[in-house]
Amino acid sequence: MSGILHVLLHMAEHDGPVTSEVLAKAMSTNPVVIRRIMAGLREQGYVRSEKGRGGGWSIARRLADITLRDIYAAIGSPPLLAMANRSDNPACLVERAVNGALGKAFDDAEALLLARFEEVTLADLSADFHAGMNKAGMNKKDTVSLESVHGS
Amino acid sequence: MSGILHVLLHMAEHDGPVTSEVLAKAMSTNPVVIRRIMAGLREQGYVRSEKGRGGGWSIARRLADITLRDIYAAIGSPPLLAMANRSDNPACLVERAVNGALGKAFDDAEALLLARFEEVTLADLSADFHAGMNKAGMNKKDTVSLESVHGS
DNA sequence: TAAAATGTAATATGTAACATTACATGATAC
DNA sequence: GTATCATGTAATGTTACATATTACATTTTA
Repeated sequence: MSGILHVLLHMAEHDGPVTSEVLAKAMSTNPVVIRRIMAGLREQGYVRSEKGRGGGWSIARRLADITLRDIYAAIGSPPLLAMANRSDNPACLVERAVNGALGKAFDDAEALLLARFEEVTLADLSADFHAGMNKAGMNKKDTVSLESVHGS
Repeated sequence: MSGILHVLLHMAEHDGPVTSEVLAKAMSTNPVVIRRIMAGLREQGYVRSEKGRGGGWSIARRLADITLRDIYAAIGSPPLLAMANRSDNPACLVERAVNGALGKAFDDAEALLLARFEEVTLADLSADFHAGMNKAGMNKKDTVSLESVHGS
């Protein structure tokens, strides 16, 4: 997820489509991996792809209209918590007691995370980014190309 | 963690030491796995082991004096969240913005979980278990042996 | 038509969690 | 004192899963 947000923000900073190859270099992964992830986001309408020369990926909505929760859902709502609250043997009363206590705590933590995700849009992240850029003494002339930040 | 709590409660219900072999069957795993985990808990003083005939594992403290957080710490405080908030390239301002937003949410969720862990003792879980047993119409005569609940 | 890009299936690789084997050590019963 | 039962632990094997790669088809534009 962190990686996907990373890529999306880079796309937002870039005029025109960005190729899978360039995005892959920024995340130090393979272009095919990018295409697979983006294909899912495209189906939900968050990004768009263009083939052929001059093609690539671009964002299909306004940044303020995409929340972190949207992205989370778009990538299939993967598990947020590491310790699976397994209920191997629901007939075992000991296990039921354990599941009851842990389950509530885990559910609450998950709900907290999702609520936070809902509060934050890509526009917020973009604003944070630009604030950081000002703080670093850069201005708009300093091209924020993927290459300049992530190396060739 | 859920598995360890499971084993500890079973030990608590059992008079006298329980062997690794029996515990392993209850968790459908290998006795050596049990020994490795329990060895860690023993170093922290939560359980004790006895060798030789009639030996096995037993709980070394009162249940009310062991919180879920104690157990969590005793097993090495493994990661609670599934999505690692990776900071591959802290020089990248985009990544910093993403880490900032996600990191806060993750930290808060983690803190919530730990706080909950601290509130619950093994005695609480044991009480839940006995409550469930009453509800199921059992009484103390119904032996709560590992075998009866988990199969041979 | 050549080159550049995505689309996607099939396969490979890395790796972390878990399981197993094998053998050593200590404790108890007879 | 020896046979048996139990833990202690190192070394190794297995599985599952996420990620990466290859290969080739398709679409688009110059």
